[in-house]
Amino acid sequence: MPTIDEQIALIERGCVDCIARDELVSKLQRSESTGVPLRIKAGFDPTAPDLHLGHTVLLQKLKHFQDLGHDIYFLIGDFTGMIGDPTGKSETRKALTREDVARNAESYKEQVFKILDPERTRVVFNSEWLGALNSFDMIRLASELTVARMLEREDFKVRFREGSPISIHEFLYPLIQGYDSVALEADVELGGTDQLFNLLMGRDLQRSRGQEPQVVLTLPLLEGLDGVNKMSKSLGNYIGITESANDIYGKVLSVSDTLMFRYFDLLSDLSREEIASLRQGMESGELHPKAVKQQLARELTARFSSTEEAVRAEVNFDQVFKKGGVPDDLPEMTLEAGEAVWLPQLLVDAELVKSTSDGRRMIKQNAVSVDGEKITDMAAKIAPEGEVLLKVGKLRYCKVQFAKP
RNA sequence: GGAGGGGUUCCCGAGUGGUCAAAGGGAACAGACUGUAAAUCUGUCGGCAGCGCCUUCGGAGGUUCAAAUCCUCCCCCCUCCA
Repeated sequence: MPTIDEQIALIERGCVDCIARDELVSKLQRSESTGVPLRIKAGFDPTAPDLHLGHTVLLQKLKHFQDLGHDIYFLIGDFTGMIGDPTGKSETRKALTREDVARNAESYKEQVFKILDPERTRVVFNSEWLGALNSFDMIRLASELTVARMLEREDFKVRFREGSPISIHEFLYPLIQGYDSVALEADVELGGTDQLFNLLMGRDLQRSRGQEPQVVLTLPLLEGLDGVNKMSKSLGNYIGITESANDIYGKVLSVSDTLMFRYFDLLSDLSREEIASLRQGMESGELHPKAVKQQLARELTARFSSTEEAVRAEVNFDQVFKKGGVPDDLPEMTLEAGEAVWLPQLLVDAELVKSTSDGRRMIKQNAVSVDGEKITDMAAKIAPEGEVLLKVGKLRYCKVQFAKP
């Protein structure tokens, strides 16, 4: 068993905030002497569970706690999901049915256990205790804090100042999330830096209810592929952990050089020293940036598939982009053979462009090829026989088979 | 409850009767250059078998030869006062 200092070092690595470090120390000490594991809480959205690299920053940290013998409470916010997290973009969320939630939860487990140990992970739903609160309880809860306190939250402050709408129910969100900590008697809660306010709310409520307040740890938000916004499903700038090896590899390699080191810092298992030496090597010109990026791509691809698949993805990548070849897993589709097809229409049918106008534009811009031949004639027709390889731009491929009707 | 301001194409944002499929910026996409990096340059960016037609400016009606622009009703947002 590592010493408390070593444990703290592991836990703090990569964290942005660690609220009440000395409380963490005493919790760890107590756990060690009593043999009672700490209760570590982290909350997740109940919606479509496509976990991406951004989530793994947090999951890896949970794994650290797990490795130190503590229990993870993987909380699925099926109740809070109905409110909709007011953090960031507010999009109205459609209510999820019980079945949806159950299905999503299964899918979560499948993905999460790629990183966490199922034995030491408890999946819990906050509807379990929140659904039991009545209006009276809710109002009592609401009485425990003030509007001024709410407006301390950056997000609310800004929106209030700008005159953007803030719904009353949004104030309930942090409150309820905090109540989750009370219900779970959490010792530690983890979240992204944008969650700081919500996490601290848990401390407040625990204290006002006579519990020992939880320690709050925040982790950096991972930027998405655009390098600006945080990685998220809705922005489409993510790398999902269930994506194919080819996709993960390709996406990592298309990341900018600056972002690459951010990913190294937050995602790689390499030590700080190793990362620093890579950076140095690159700056001195000894290492080609692409080679460094390839190393990262290999590591991350292998983490979610296997070393062999990562190697294969690298070979495939070079084949496609260096030699202008074709990926080994290109999408296929079968269409019924009829009359000769107008190319823009065929591109629409193959879902490579969204309209024939779009298809015409692509042809005009010299972006379309059929069986490797650039097509420049917008009126081109394709004979509907055998197999045709369509390509739009660098990334969009489709192999179309024509079937006799 | 009262007074005022506002809702424009993915986003921000111009546009107050025809010259508006709607300025400008951002994002995105394509091409060149590369390392599928960055930066840069060029082009595209509602739909249609395209020099024309069709559908868009919160919603529904109306005025007009002509409406994003004017009128009526409705929905939504914001500010101030109470």
